[in-house]
Amino acid sequence: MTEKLHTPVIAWFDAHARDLPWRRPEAGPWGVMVSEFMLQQTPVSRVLPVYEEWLARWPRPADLAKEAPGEAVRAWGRLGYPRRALRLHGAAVAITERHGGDVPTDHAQLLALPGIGEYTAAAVASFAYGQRHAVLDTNVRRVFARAVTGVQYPPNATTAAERRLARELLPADEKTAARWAAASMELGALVCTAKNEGCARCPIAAQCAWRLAGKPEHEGPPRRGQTYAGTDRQVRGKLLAVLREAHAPVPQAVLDRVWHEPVQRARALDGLVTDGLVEPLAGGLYRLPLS
DNA sequence: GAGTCGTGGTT
DNA sequence: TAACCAAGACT
Repeated sequence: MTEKLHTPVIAWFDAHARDLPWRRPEAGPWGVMVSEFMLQQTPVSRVLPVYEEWLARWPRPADLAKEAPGEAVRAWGRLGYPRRALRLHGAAVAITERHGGDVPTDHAQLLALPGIGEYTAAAVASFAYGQRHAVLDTNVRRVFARAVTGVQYPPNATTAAERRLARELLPADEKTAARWAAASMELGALVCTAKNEGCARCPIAAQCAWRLAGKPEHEGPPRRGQTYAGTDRQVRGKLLAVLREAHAPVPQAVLDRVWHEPVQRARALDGLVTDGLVEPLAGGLYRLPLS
């Protein structure tokens, strides 16, 4: 059963994989790790220019570790979820202190780094070091949901059943497993997308349980929509945008202009300080964190 | 386990 | 146009 998936998907990957900079040999484990942080909830097209900038500026973990965390936040630009920049900086510090400046090869040691969870630990171990891990991201989950389980979409949160399935489908051979991880993810990213699934281009359309069932529509509760306008997140984004552009401490009065409602504005700024994304100074001044 | 956390392109 | 979506992590 499983070989009927592995072989065509990997062959398709060999023919259609995108030439992404973090897939080139010269990227190395650090390049893979940086890309994985940036790609969390963020499209490839927006990551590409920032990735190139980061790797040119900080080619090794120790280079980033020497910087102020605020510089990482500034260089993050408008990628979104700027706590990732802080965590990546923290991971670089930990790698420099605990692992001699080299991205660890061990899954448990990767998982212990800030900003690295179940997915990213498996992804770095697999993509950078060729190890055998179930790499279960939103693309792979969708491919499995359709091809194997026969439903349009996976559950909102990753389930034990999905993890078990991913382990069962993992090729025994280490190199093949790593190839399969990248290939199944790419298939979900390019062909078996959330909307407009491209069955005509799919290498496993003939075996796809969902297609064979007549592509039944998703049942159950609507898949959570995330509103943004008017939320604290939007206010945080506006505040941080001002601080990213500034190269000197910013007075409170300048920050006050980004949002009219004072209670929400104060709550958002306080949250940024709590998260370590903003450093308050004496005299009502604010800046990106120096330490 | 449900909420929170950015941003911009696509439909 | 409002909603959906994009290689999740953390509390």
